[in-house]
Amino acid sequence: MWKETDEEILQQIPEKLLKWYDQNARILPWRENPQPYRVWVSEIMLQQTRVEAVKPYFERFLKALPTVEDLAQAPEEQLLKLWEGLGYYNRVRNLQRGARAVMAEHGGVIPASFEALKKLPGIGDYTAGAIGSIAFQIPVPAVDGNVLRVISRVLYRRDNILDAKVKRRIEGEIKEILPERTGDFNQSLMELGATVCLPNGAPKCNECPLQELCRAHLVGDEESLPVKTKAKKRKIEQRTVFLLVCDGKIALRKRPEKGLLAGLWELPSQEGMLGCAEAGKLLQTWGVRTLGELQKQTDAKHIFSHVEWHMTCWYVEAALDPDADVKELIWVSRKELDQDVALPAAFKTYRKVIEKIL
DNA sequence: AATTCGGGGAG
DNA sequence: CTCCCAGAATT
Repeated sequence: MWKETDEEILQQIPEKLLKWYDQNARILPWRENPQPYRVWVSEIMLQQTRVEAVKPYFERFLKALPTVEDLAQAPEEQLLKLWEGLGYYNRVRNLQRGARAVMAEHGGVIPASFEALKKLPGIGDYTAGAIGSIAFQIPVPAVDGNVLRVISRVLYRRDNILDAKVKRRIEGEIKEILPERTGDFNQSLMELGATVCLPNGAPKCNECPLQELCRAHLVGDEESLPVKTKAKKRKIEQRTVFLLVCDGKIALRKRPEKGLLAGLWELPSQEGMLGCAEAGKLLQTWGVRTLGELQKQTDAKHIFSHVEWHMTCWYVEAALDPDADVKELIWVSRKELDQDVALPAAFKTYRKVIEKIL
C-alpha cells in the first residue's frame, strides 16, 4: 500500500519539524518566559480558544494575579471579571481550585510531574503534557486538535479523531518519537497545525516542512482530513430581555451556579417572546413599576454550542416598588458594571445601549 | 461513550 | 449558515 511504514514516517518528523520551528515559531507572551505558572495559565486559556483571543487576557490576568498564591486568594468575582468574554468560565474556577491545591498540597510549588499535574482540577491529558513538557522538559506528549489533524494527514488516517481510542493511539505514537527538546517538539506540532496544516481544506502544503512525508498530500487528499463525527443540531430558544433603568442604574441578575454561563451576571430575562402587556405584568412580580412606555430595542441573537438564543428586548425607565421584597435583581451603576460585574459576551449587543443610557 | 460547558473568526 | 479552535468535567 505505502512505500514506508507508519513508524518510518513518524521517525523522520522530529528533526524536520524542530528545524522548521526554530525558524518559524511565533513570538507569544507565554513563550518568552515559560515559567510553570505562566504556562499553566496560558494553557488553560488556550483550551478551545485561539491564540489571538488569548493574548490580551493573558497579559491582564498575570498582571492582576502574578503568582499562584495571588490566584488562590482572589475573590471569584475578580476571576470572572478577568475571564469575562473568554468563555468556558469553569476553566477559571478550576484554575483557582488547582492553585489552592498547589498551595495546600505542594507547598505552593507547581509539581514537576505529569501525574501530579493531571490530578489538579482543569488539567487533563493534553494540559498535563503541555505544562510538563514546556515548563519542566518532561518527556510526555501533548496531543491537541492540531496534532490530531497533522498526524491524521501525514499518516493518512481516516479514523474519527473525536474517538478517544484514536487519540490514545496517536499519543502512544508521539511518545515513541519524542526528541530531547520535548517541549519545543510538542509546540512545533501544534504550531504547524495552527499556521500551516490548517483545517477546513485550507492547508498551505507548499510551506510545509513535512510535505514530502505527508501521505495525504501525496494522494492529494489533505482536505478530506481529519475525519470527525458531525456535531449535534442546536436548539433555538426565544427569550425576552429587559433593559431596566432606575436612577442611573441598570438591573442585573445573577445566573444559577450550575449550567450555561454559571454564576455570571445577565440582563433579567424570561423565556418566550413577551408582548408589552405581558412584560409589564412580569415586571410587577420583580417589584418594578414602569414610569414610561416600554420601548422595543434591537433584537439580538447569540449562538452557543448546543443552544441558540433569539432575544427580543424591552427598554423602560423603572421605579422600585418600596413594598416589594424582591431579591432577584440588583441595580448597578456604570462604574460597577465596568469594574465589578462579569457580563458574558451574549449581551454585548446591548452593551452599547447600556453605555448610552448610563 | 455522549453531553455540556463560549465565543469568535474564516470559508 | 457551518466548522473549528493549544479540552476537561460530568453524566
